[in-house]
Amino acid sequence: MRIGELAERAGTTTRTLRYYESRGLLPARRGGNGYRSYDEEDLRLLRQIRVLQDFGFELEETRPFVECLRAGHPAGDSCPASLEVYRTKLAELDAVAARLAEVRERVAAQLVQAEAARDALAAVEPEPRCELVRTEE
Amino acid sequence: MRIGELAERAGTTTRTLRYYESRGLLPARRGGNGYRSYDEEDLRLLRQIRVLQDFGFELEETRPFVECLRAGHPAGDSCPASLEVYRTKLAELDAVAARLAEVRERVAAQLVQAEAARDALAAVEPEPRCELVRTEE
DNA sequence: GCTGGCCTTGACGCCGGGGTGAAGGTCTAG
DNA sequence: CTAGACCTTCACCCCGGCGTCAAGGCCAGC
Repeated sequence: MRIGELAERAGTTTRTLRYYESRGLLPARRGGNGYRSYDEEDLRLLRQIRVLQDFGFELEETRPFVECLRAGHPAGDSCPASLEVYRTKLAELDAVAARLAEVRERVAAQLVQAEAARDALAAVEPEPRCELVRTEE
Repeated sequence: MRIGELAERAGTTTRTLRYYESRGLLPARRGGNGYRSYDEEDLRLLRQIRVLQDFGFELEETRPFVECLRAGHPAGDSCPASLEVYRTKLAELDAVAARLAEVRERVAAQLVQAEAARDALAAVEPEPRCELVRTEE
C-alpha cells in the first residue's frame, strides 16, 4: 500500500509518516517509481506509535516498542526495554504530579491566608477598600 | 535607583526588567538622561512578580497582584481580582493533576498487563525470547 | 494527450512564554 | 580618558511534532 492509504487507515497524515521515516522510526521500502510501499505489519507498528503518542509519550520513547514488534514479538510491550520505558514514564508522571501537588498546596495556603486577612480587615473597617473590583458592568 | 541595582537586588537581570516594562507590567520613571529610575516600591512590585513566577504563574496572571500593590493595598493579594486568580489557578492545577492521574493509571495498567503476559509466556517457554535486552555490557 | 490525483524532496512556519543576543550609540564614575 | 553601565530596536531561541506551501514526477481514466 502507498503512503496515502496507510495514513488514512491509521487516521493520520502523509506528512506525519514521512516525518516518522525521517526520524528512522518507520522506514519504508520503495517501489520502482520511488513511491513508498507499506504492508499490514507497518500498519501495526504505526498503530503502536499512535497509542503511545496518545498516552503522551514522546516519539523517541515509542522506539523500543516499535523495534520489539519489528523483532517479531506478539506485542510492542513484550520486550524488557519497553517495560522499562513504562516504568520510567510512571516515575516521570509521579514526579510531575508531586510538584503539581506541592504548588497547589502553596497556592491554596496563600488563598486561605489572603482571605483571612481580608476578613480580619473587613471586621475592623466595613467599607470596601478596593475599587479594582469593578471590571465593566 | 537605576535598573542595574534593582535587577541585582531582586536577583534578576536588566533585560528582564526591560521586558516587564515592555509588557506594561513594571513601567519606570525616567531621569533627565533617559535612564530608568526605580524606588523601593518598585522593588516590592518586582518581588511580588517573582514570587508568583516561582509558583508557575504566567506573567499576565501577576498583573492583578502588581496593580493591587500599586493601588496602595498592604499585599498583592489584598484585592478580589488577585484572589480570583488564585482560585482560577487552583482549578487549573486540579484539572492538570486529574489528567495526569488518568494517564498514569492507564500506563500502570498497561505495565501490569504486559508483565502478566510475559510471566505467562515464561511459564510455558522458559528460554529468554528477546535479544533486544542486551544493550552493551 | 491531458487532466486530476497521487507521489517525491526541500524549506520554511507555527505554537507559547519568557525571555536573550547583538549592534550601535550615549552617559557616567573614577 | 576609558571602562562599564545604560539606552534603543530588532531579531532570535527553545521544544516537538508536525502543517503548509512550492516545484516537480508518475500514472489511470477518458
